[in-house]
Amino acid sequence: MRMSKLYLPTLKETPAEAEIKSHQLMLRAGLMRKLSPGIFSYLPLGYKVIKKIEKIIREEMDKTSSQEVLLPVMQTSKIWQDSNRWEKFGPIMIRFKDRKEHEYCLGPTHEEVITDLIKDELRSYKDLPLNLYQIQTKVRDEIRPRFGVMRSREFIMKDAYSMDEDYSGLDKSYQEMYDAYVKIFDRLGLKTHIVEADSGAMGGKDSHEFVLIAEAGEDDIVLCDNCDYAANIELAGSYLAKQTVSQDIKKKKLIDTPDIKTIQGLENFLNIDGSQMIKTMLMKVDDQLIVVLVRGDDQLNEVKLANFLQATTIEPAEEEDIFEVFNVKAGFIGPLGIEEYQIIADQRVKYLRNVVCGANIVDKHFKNINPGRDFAVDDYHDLRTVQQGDCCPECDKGHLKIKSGIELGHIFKLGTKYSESMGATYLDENGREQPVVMGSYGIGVTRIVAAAIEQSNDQNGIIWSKSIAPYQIIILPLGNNEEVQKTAKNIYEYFKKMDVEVLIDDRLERAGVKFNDADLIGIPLRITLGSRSLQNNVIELHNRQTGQDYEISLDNYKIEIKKFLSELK
RNA sequence: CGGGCUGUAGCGCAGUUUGGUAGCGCACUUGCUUUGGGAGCAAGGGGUCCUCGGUUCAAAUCCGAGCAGCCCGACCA
Repeated sequence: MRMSKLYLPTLKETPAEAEIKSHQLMLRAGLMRKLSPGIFSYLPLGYKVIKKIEKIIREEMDKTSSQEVLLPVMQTSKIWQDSNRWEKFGPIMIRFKDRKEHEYCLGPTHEEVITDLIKDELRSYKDLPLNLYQIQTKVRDEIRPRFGVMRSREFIMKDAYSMDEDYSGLDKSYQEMYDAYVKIFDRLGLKTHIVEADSGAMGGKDSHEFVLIAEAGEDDIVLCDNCDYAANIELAGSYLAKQTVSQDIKKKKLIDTPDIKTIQGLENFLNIDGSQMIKTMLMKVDDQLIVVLVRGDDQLNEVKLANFLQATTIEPAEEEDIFEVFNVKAGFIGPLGIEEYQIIADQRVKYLRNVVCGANIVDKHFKNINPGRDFAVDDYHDLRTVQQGDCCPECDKGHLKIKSGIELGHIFKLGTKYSESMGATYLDENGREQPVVMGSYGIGVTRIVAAAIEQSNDQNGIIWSKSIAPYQIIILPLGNNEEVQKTAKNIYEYFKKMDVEVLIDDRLERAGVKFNDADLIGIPLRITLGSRSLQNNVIELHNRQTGQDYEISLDNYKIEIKKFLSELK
C-alpha cells in the first residue's frame, strides 16, 4: 500500500479525552475515530488489525468441531421473554419498537437467538454434540463507556455455543474450547492468565477467564506467588487458618461511641484494630432482607454471597429497611436481638472472641461480643473478598497478589438454563425428552486490539506483534533523489509480489515526519533508504520490536530481510 | 443515577474574574528556501464562542434553563 493513498489521519498531539495508552494510541495512530461515547468507526489500519485477529480466531475455531454462523443483531423481545431475561437484563439492553409496535432489542449477547435457532432443528441425541460460533457486533448500553474500545457500547465479539447430551459431553466441549483459546491467545502474542471466574449474569457452573495483566484493566485477579492458583477476585477463595481459640470469654459490655459510625472511626476512638470488630450489613437478596456479618477489616464479596444463596440480585438495603430491622440507623447496627431475620456470616467471624459490634442503640456499641454466646448465626460461609498478602487457599504456602487485568476471553458451562426455559430438547436413546446441555465461549475482538497495544508500546507509539501487525514492512524513501525513489519502489514491488504486507511512505514529507509516523503505527520492520545509504549500496533496516538497526547490502536484501521477517515475534 | 470538571477553528488551548473589533500553537492553502527524526520565512483560508431565553447601548464574558462531553463512584464481557 502506498501511504500517499492510505486514509491514515495520525495525530501529533494526544487527544484530551483518552486516558489510557491504548486509547490514546488508537486515536493517534489513526486506527479509529469516535462517533459518540463508546461507539467507534474503524479506519483502514484499525480494521486491518481487527481482520487479522478475526482470521486467527476463525482458523483455530475451524480446527475444532465448531462451525461459523452469523446471527442477527436485531432480536425480538419474545425470545428474551421466553428465557426470562427481558426484564432481568435491565437497561443494558437497547430496546425499541418497530412500526407495528413490536418490541426489539439490539443483541447484547446471543444465547437466546442460538437456543431459539437450534430448538426446532434438534430432534435426536444423534444430532449432538453441536457447536456453533459467530463473530458479530454486540450492543450494550453500558452505564459508563470508557477507556476507548476497552469498555464500549458497540464491540465485536466472537461467541460460540456448544450443545451436548449431558454434562460429560459438556465437559469435553468445554475442554475443546479451552484448548482452542490457549492456541488463539498464543498466536495473537498475548500473555494471558487463565483464571477461575464467576459466571455472573450468564448463569451456569464452571467458568474461566483469559486475562491479560495490565494497569488499565478493570478486572481484579488473584495470583498465588507459589503455586499456579489464579482466580478472579469475585470468587477467589479465602484461606482459613486452622483456628485455635484459647482466649477467655469476657463479659458483654455496652460502651459509648458518640457519633462513631464507621469501622475506621471505631478503630481510632477505641484504639482497637478492625479485625477485632464485627461489621454488620443488611442486604436485600431477591427482595428478602438478610443480615450479613464480616470481620471489621474485611470487605463483603457480593458475588460469593449471591452464589451461596443462589440469588440473582443482591443490593444493600435502603435506610428504611435498616431502621425496620434494627430499630436504629446505620452505623450502630449489630446482630444481637434480631432473631426473626436470617443471619449469615463470613467463616472468619466464627473464630472472633471478645470483639466489638453495634448495639442497635444510637451512639452505642457492645464490647466483648462472642458469636454463639451473644447471637446465633444461621450459616457460616466464605463471604469475604480476599486481600493482597492473604495465604493461598490452594497451596497453603504462597501468598496472594492482586493484579488488574483485561478480560479477553470468558468460557462458561451454562448447563440447561436456556434450553429448559426455551424448550430446546432432544430425545435420548430411551425416547425420553431431555434438555440440551449448553456451554458459552466468548472472546472480545475489539478489546484485543486495545489489550495488544497496552501490552506492547513505547513513547513513540505502538509495537505490533507479527501476527496482528497491519503491515509487516514499511519502506521509507528519504529525499526526492530519483535513484532513491526508484530503488524503494523496486523493493516495494518485490515484497508485494512475494505477498508480504508492505507499506511505502511515498508522501512528500520530511524524514522526521515519516520516521515518527512509522514508529507511531508500529510496523515491525522499517526499511530506510536515502542517497547516503544508496552510495554505499545498502539499505537500513530497523526492528521496531528490538530497537536494533542493521545495514543490509542491496545485492542480497531479499534473502536477508526474509530472514528478519521469519524471526519476528 | 449521585459527585466533580469542561464546552471557543480539524486538534490542543488562552480569553470569561473586571462586558467593549475572537486569539495562540499545531494542522490546512499558496510562494520561496530547506530536505536523514514532527523545517524556516512570507502571504492566506477557516468561528451559529454548545443551544435557547433574559439583563445591557453592547454578551464568549453576567443571569436562568436545557443539551453535550470528560473524570470519580455504583454497575458491567
